[in-house]
Amino acid sequence: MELSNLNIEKYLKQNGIKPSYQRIKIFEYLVKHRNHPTVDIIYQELVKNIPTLSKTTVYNTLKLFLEKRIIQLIVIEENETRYDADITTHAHFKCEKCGRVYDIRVDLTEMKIEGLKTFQVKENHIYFKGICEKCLKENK
Amino acid sequence: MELSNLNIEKYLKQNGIKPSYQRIKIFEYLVKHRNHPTVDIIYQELVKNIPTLSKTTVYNTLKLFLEKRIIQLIVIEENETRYDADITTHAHFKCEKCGRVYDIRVDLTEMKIEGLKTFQVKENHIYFKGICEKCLKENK
DNA sequence: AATTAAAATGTAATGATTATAAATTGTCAA
DNA sequence: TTGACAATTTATAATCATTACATTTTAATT
Ligand SMILES: [Mn+2]
Ligand SMILES: [Mn+2]
Ligand SMILES: [Zn+2]
Ligand SMILES: [Zn+2]
Repeated sequence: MELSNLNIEKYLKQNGIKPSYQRIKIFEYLVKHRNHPTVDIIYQELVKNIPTLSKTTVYNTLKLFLEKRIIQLIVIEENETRYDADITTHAHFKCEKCGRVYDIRVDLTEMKIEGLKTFQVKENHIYFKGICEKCLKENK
Repeated sequence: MELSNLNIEKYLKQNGIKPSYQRIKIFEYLVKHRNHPTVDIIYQELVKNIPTLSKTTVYNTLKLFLEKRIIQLIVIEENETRYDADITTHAHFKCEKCGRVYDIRVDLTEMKIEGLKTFQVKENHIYFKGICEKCLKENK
């Protein structure tokens, strides 16, 4: 199922999450923007339309989504936790100029790693840092 | 030059770092243990022999080492920053049972990533999570 | 409508990191 | 050798993201 045309209420239910108004809006934000936001970004954007929203609710909800495995955590910088509703295997690129986090499609099937044979791998994470195309063009 | 048989004082000087007693001991800790420690681990271990050591010094020193690019930052969990004196390209595996962070040798040369062509990549980071061999054996 | 459980909220506490200022140490010319 | 200056270390306070806790609100059930 594509994230973009998803019945969010149904999707939350399917994953054992009661679809409250706040939960729907938070998940909807992740799906619609796909910008790998921090808690603060989500809160600042949603509180415009939900004035009673509490940042604690955003924290609680994201923690619940993580437990139910419908989002993933992205940690690139220390003290900057981001969230992603795309739970397929993909890498990220963070631009050190503009701060944007891009999705990067990688093929991991070919990557056989000798040193991991005896380990039980549950998650893999790949990310890059540098300067994005947009910023490279602007600084010319 | 192998990290293991390194003249630390010389190495720091070569990289534009005045080799104070604290700086030597902190770098020596990283090289000798290769355990990807947190600031707190470094501090707790060294303060045994350097009772006057301040945690601020550990923070300041690691920041300096990072600026001079003789160590790298490892961020796997949120709110758990680790440090590594091995600055060659390699991946990490963190065991969710015992918490150890292992070095994993990967060959990145074969990994050509379509989506990065137009970006200027300065750093790449790969890490895995799961259960390590040692813990798998113990829980049988 | 009353009861109960679940969810959201507001506020306080925690803990890692950073900022700041004072103390200590190292350098070097007089 | 001493005194002055700079670099480094230290102690303490401030910051900020996250978590804990208690209260209020909302939803579900009888
Ligand atoms: Mn993504
Ligand atoms: Mn390593
Ligand atoms: Zn950019
Ligand atoms: Zn283990």
